[in-house]
Amino acid sequence: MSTDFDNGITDLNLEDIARLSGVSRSTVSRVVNHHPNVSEITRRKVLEIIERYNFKPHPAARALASQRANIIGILIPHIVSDLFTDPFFSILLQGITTAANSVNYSPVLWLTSANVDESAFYDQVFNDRLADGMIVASATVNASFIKRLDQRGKPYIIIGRPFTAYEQSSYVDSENEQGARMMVEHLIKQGRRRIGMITGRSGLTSSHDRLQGYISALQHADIPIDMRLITPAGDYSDASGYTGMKLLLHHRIDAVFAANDVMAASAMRAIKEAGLRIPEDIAIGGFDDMGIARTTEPPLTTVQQPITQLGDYAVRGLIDLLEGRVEPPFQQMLPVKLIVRQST
Amino acid sequence: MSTDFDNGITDLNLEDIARLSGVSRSTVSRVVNHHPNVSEITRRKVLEIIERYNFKPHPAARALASQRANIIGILIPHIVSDLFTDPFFSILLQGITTAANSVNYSPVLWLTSANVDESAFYDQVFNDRLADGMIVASATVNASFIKRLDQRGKPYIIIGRPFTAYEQSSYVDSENEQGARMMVEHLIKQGRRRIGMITGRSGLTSSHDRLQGYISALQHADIPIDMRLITPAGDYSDASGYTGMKLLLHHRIDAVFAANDVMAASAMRAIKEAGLRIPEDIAIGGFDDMGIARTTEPPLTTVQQPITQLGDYAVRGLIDLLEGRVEPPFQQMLPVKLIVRQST
DNA sequence: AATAAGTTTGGGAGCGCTCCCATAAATATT
DNA sequence: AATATTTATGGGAGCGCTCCCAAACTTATT
Repeated sequence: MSTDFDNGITDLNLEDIARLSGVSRSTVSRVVNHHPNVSEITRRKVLEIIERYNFKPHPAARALASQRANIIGILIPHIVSDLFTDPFFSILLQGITTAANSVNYSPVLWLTSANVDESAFYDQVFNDRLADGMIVASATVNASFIKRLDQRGKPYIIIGRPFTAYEQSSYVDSENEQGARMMVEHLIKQGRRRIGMITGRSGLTSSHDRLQGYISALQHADIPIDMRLITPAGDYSDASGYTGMKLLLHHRIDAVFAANDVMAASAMRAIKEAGLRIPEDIAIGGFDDMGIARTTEPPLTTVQQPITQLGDYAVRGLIDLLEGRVEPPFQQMLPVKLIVRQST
Repeated sequence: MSTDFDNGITDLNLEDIARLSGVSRSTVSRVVNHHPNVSEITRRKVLEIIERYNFKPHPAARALASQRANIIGILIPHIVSDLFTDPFFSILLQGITTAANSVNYSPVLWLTSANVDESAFYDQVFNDRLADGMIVASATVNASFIKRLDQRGKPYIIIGRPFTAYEQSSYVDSENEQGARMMVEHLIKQGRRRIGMITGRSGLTSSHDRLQGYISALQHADIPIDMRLITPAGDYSDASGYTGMKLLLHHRIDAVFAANDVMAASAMRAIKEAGLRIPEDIAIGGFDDMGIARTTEPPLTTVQQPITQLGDYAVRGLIDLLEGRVEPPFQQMLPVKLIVRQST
């Protein structure tokens, strides 16, 4: 028992606090865990000692006794480059960690790395006994992935609706299709007819859904789908937005919808380099509404997606699952919003 | 004890494995922890059972008994925007988590968030009892920060040499000053004389050191320092590189050194928009050598910094500290390398 | 006033490991 | 062959909590 109680954490335990406040270990435990049935006088007395010594219960002891570690795993099973070129994951990570902290959970991070054996990595992830539950960011997950997640026997939530078995799995996602449709409908309303699309990384439901929204908006407006106006190789990266736009410029288009803001910004560069004006010659819309959308020239019309909230809902949903307040599957779609700026 | 031992983790414990392999709990523990003094026959027998049932020791129990959780905290005390515009932190995070995984440590993440009370956040961080040690990414740390880190009573390593008290603190850092000097010397050798600099975020030793390298290279070449050629408000962001370059274009310069690649890339945009050629009219150098440096037009000459290794050394250093193999302060400077491409 | 019901408190057992010490078995030394 | 030394194994105690049950104390009910 350290005497240095002015600052830092001490190595006191429940028993010490109990002795110091003249009650039993059990009572201190009740106070710490906000259990009812502790008299107000006792509670205050104990709380005072706890505060004075800055006592925090030992997490490992608590985890062992309660079989709950208050730890959530965050798995970002994404290829490296995406993580770096698209701020989406950084913002998401921020949202998740903040939400976790606010409910006293610690987030442990799993990131794949290019030069590491993938199967060994996933063995590590799926055999992990530390985390009470898992948040899987990005739905490149397939059936066998979900199977292993299930076998782990602990709750999980996927950010982004998975393609397979999504009826049974828990996820939070943005209304990607609806957002894309809103954007393209907006372009149509502005009188645009030859509207191109720069797609996101294939294999992600977000890409799929945004493309779907684009298609359905055109169909509703009786504009025929021209496959040449849909770039095949977009992947949400800066580079793919630029080269995608270069390709689209070969066909005379009057508008383009990029599946995220990063690609929209680099597409704008390509448009300008071709000597065309935005929005006069080509209108352009993005998706995400991240910081970059406000600094482009002109500012970018985009679909606002609540990335931070995605993390927030994932954490809250996971903990509800963990504490048995809800039954899986937990599924939540978050609304998106069209933000009209000067690029359309 | 679950019978589902074909896949997933089971809820077996040491005692169960001991019974199944006909030895005692202690012996299994020795096998699991690679202790000597276990006969080869016994070891194999136990290992076979462990594998068959895919047994993993319960981390909380282990942590409680050994008082070591095998968890390291990663603190990124950075304002939000930086984290998103500069891939540096993403790459670093990747390096840290990969290194941690490889030595069976779990990284828990602490990220500050704009809309969260900062002092409450740091109270949480510094009172954390879970992590055995801490890696602090980015040296915006000041004396009081380091004091609280010390009071926590557990090892820590700072990534980036701190300004204050750096003689006593443990850190890993890149040779920023030397790298910057190499770059500017290279520009001088190419015959450039009016060399501008777009600085990094003030308050970071990396910015300070890179500026210092720029100054010392000029001084060694007897080129007077012109304060007008040093942008005051760079902060490593895309936007600040662009506006910084716009300012520098008012003075006739023949080269510019940007404190990171992100700013160099946006500075290149500004140069092109002004109708100037790279490198004929203005040569430009960056710092970091991230992916972007290879995709700019022309490809960017830059100083390669081993970001992933920074994380790697931090983890290894921290664990050496943790296991008492080295005494603090642990200090390590990593070499950088000039990569000449076509922008100079 | 006697009993019933509710509230507050304490103590034991147990979570699944590690680590120490004692003992048993194998090997070396005289 | 008897003893000393090394190597291998088992069991107890303990890490710091939670959770259950029993006991003590209050308050309500008749």
